[in-house]
Amino acid sequence: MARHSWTVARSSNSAGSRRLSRRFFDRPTVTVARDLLGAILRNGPRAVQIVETEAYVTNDPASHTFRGPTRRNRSMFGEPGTLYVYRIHQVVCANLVTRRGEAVLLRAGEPLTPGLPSPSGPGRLCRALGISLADDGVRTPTDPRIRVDSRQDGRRSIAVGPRVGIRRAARRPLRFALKGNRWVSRPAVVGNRRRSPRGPNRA
DNA sequence: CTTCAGATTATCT
DNA sequence: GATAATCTGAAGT
Repeated sequence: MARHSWTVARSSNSAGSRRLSRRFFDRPTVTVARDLLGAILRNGPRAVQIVETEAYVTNDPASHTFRGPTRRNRSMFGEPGTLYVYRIHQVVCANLVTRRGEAVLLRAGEPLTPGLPSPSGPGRLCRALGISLADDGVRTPTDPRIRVDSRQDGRRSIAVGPRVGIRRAARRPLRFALKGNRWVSRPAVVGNRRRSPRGPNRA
């Protein structure tokens, strides 16, 4: 290969970081969920590093698209990289669409902007970044304000475990987190967790 | 129209 | 660990 010395712009701001393209998101959802760990989510001047994600896939009873298109999940059928924002109780949560009807829930981030409120938890992440329902449908590969940039440092160890806060199909290992990161919303699953013999009420 | 459950979080014991 | 808050989307009548 040519010996050209790459003129790597070392701006202290976004050195080596590039915006994740539509192509990045147009891959299997689990792959995207893993690869998003360490990526940078920006809304204008505010930024976090993504440290925890969950995959919601086709034929997944826990997915909002399980029963087909509705008004709420419309943007989950948008092009890869589209932001799907929904409301749950008094907060909003954000997803990045991968393939048609599939998406990655952004569960936690590590603050990169000084003074940012805690982004640990899907609702808190949106609040910290100022993401609202009005941002539903934003196309992050091209949007001027909300964007996702590639990670700058190398890949780190990833913890995998069951998803959080859902009843149906919760045990599928579709939750991913940067191992040991303090901003993960709940402790990363290390091994099998012993269950109490007497479970909660069952129907 | 009515009913119901929820991809959460803060706060309590 | 358990629960109320709080309100909308979606499904049922």
